[in-house]
Amino acid sequence: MHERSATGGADGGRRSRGARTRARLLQAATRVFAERGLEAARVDDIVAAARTSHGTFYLYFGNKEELFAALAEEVAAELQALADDLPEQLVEDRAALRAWLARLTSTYRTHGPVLRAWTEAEVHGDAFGRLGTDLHARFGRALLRRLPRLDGLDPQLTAVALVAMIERLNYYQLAGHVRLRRDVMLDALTDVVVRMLDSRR
Amino acid sequence: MHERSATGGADGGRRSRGARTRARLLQAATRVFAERGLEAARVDDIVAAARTSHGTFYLYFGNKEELFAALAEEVAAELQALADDLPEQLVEDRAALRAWLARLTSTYRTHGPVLRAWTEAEVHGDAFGRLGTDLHARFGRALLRRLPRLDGLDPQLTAVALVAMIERLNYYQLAGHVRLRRDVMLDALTDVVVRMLDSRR
Amino acid sequence: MHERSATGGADGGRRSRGARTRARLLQAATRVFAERGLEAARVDDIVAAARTSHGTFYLYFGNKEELFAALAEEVAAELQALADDLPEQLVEDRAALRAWLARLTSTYRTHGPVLRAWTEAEVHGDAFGRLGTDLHARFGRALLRRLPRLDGLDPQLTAVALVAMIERLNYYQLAGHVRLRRDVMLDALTDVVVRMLDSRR
Amino acid sequence: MHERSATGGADGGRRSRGARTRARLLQAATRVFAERGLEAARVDDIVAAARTSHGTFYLYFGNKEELFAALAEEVAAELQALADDLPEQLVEDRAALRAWLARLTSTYRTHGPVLRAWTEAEVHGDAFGRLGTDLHARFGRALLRRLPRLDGLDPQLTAVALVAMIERLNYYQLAGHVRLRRDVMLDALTDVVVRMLDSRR
DNA sequence: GATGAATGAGAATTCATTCAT
DNA sequence: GATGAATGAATTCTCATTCAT
Repeated sequence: MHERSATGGADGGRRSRGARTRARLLQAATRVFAERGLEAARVDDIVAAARTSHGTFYLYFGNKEELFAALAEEVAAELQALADDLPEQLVEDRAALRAWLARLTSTYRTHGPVLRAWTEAEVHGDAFGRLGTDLHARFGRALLRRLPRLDGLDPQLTAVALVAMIERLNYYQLAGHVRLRRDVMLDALTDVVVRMLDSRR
Repeated sequence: MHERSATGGADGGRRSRGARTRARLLQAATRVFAERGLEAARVDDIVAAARTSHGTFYLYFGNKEELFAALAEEVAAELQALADDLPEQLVEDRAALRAWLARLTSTYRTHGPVLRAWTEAEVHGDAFGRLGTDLHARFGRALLRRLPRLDGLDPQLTAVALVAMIERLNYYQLAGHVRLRRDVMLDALTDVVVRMLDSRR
Repeated sequence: MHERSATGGADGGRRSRGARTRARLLQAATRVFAERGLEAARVDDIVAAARTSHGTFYLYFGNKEELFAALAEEVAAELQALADDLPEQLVEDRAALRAWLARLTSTYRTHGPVLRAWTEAEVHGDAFGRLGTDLHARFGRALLRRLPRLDGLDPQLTAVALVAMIERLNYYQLAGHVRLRRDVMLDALTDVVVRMLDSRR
Repeated sequence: MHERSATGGADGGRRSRGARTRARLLQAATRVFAERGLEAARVDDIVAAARTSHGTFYLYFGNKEELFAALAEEVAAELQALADDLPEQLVEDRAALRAWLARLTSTYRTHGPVLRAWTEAEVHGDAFGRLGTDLHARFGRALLRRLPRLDGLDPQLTAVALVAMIERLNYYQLAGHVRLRRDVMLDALTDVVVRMLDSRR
């Protein structure tokens, strides 16, 4: 099917008409998912937002889920790259840890609508649920590998707990449940992670 | 409307016919929500599971959401009581903290299906979203009040982060994303909380 | 079935319990028909207004229509008696004509709710439609018999037209489409009828 | 929404597919309302009569009432134009009056089904009730303006009474309560109106 | 006589998806 | 490539009527 990049917009209208239509649909869907949520979003809303027609929608995507998959996979790729880039030294290099958390936060902010919709899918327990679980696991494993010897702490659970905390805090921020200044949150989060992992204290 | 108690289950069939039917619907809905999720659950599924009719359903609940509200409010009450019972001394009295975490975990396990559906509603951003946010805030405030002086840690964020961690970990356990033995998880979680809050170290 | 008078209330509680319940249902139905209309009135509304139960309703009436029939027949009887009492001399005895019109107006006012519901049934074209048409015809024939020789006017149509006018004007008054003082309306209506029929002018 | 003209019928199939479908629905609804009445008519009946589907119905109309509104407004426009065209000289120019009554009768005949349904709506007291009352008032005012000085007759009531008579007589004819030859009815009606208004007699 | 819980056949409405143009 | 009218299965909700107590 149509697998050209849908959002890499730097080719200023050079893409074929089809590619542009597809991209317009993806962008529109992002907006609609953000406003209505995944389940409540109607194909009708999406094609209206994209100023195109039902027929066109099905020209590019087999159904709503398939469109969402295209969106989600982009974000997943970004998050996986992020997981792999977790600094080797978490405690020793606070600056690197903070920078990494900043990247993560940016990603959450940029892809907020998709991530929120994803959380919804996750609850439904379908394909995206699994994708989400995999991502979590990947984050957990990346963290686990960098974890210093922790006197008495179960490393697996610690990793999971940290991921949960980081991920949820970003999610709350995204959903508007908490409203913290970006730098305050980053400082504090860095503190918390370091505090938990620094066995020298 | 018919608002008799639906769960006071210890009266073995003594309740009036109506009360029993209502309770049957609540139980059936719990099962269906667990299996299908809140959004995907059909009134049809619920009445089939309760071995009753559509008409009867609407005799007791205005719609699916209202039924879920009845379910959710029970759980909310329990969780709020729990928030209020958080031990005064978190670091000094490990045993009390662990016991409290155990209670929380039990609640999560007992009301798993409802909580999972709740998370779903939360994403949709409707009334339960707010109820959930309130609950979170309550947990956060309770924790904040018990927090020892933390050298350099932002207390508010620490509280939120801890709640996020505890809550999510329980949720993961519930959703099957992680599978940890109950006592291992409790020990580890206690460790993590104490470690974060213990300023004597 | 139960054919005792339902509204002749002067026997102060002497009626059997059943008769009282039946009367309560009839009164309640009158109120509900007035508020909601015939079609929109629910058995539920009626039994609520009568402070009784669904089961009881069907103890006394086979269905909603049957109850309405009981109500309508009382009014029909009154209107038929009225038709038969039309004064012999319409033009010569203005006072008698005015008195008769006053009786008709009173009847409309007293049985307003039922008559309004009746008009509704009439449109639906069911049994009451026929009953209503019969009544109209009876009024028309009564009028026709008293009509003086009218130079050049078709007597049948004149009678029908007069009935239509009288009936409609009362209906408008009832429905609130026009709001005229009772005596003004009676005087004017008397004038109009006399003017139309007085061939001496 | 789809608001293209639905009745401009002289373009024999030139209209777009949508416009034709919409027109088919309107025609079908007219038939169904005539047969079953407004309240009893089912969307199902209408789409069956129009040989289309439920989905299509809701593509063009929000619901049954909205469809009826479209129908009723056409007729209302015609009746309002008629009210405005009432001849200036009612008594002096019998021929003009008769012609006007003929037009009114034709309108009633042409739009019979809609008018009958309208009467039903009027009883229910909803939006069409008001529209109908307005129309009546308009007829009344038009008549009032043309009314000659009437020795002793209340002009307002006379106008209302005449409108009631004319309107009802046409309605009876339509509903089949009376069955008069068209020219006989027109002659008689003209006679009655002139007789009532002619002060020279 | 009276009750009110239970029923289930309908009715309205929505929305993903198809397909002729 | 694009369109948008048409579809109909799926779903929610209502309400007259029955019936066990």
